[in-house]
Amino acid sequence: MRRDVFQAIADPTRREIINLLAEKPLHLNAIADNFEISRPAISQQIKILIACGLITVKKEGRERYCELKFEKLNEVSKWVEQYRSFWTNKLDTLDNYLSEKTEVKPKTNKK
Amino acid sequence: MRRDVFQAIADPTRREIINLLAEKPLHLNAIADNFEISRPAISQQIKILIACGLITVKKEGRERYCELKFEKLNEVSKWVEQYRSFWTNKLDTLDNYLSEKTEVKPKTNKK
DNA sequence: TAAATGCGTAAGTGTTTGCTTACAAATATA
DNA sequence: TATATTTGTAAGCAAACACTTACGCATTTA
Repeated sequence: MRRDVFQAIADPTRREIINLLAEKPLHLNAIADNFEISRPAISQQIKILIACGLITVKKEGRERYCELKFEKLNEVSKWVEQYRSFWTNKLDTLDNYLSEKTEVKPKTNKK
Repeated sequence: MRRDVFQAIADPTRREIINLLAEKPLHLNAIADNFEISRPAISQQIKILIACGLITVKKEGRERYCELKFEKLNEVSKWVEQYRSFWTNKLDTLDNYLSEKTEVKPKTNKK
């Protein structure tokens, strides 16, 4: 059974879970509340995200808090960004890219 | 049948095909030469990459040249980069990221 | 202590995936 | 024209996937 980040983010439900956890850690039922599918279904998706290292779990009483490991997404980022020069050079969207990035990472020109 | 970029890049073979085509366009047999699996298997993978817009095909005689549409990867980039600030701020791997990027895109500080 | 809550997992199911071999169509070459 | 080359696709198959219901185990609450 393959368990890498690329396979993990291929599923829309799992990407949505990631999106939820990006805001703040949530326990399993709180996550499941956002979906139509059953609680065990979410539990299984969480299991996959844990297996590939995208989230970790903290036990608190009977609740399990899921926390996103953002840095695991770096694997995807590194893979996709190696091709960036090609499409930015070709389409001249470099400016858009830089201005977009500035929003999230203002320290582009570090001293 | 879902055909989005995330699902397309989930498969290692398809990522390898993308990697090959990043260097230069290739016709189908030339691609297949790089893999152990059969030619029809590659043909089917190519079909998926076409369906989601990651490659286009140019007919030349009896050969079909596959060309990578780099910019389609922007969908993945946009999704993953929205979370970058979280992991860079947290782990202070910004420097690594920037030096890595410099390798592939030397014109970061365009005049 | 009994009931409720939060969760994991087993078992079952229909669908999708990724491959194979076999075949056919289009184009190039002898 | 006969043959070789490049490719697409159909059919079949085993494995993986994404869900469901059912159940059991901790933990908390009444």
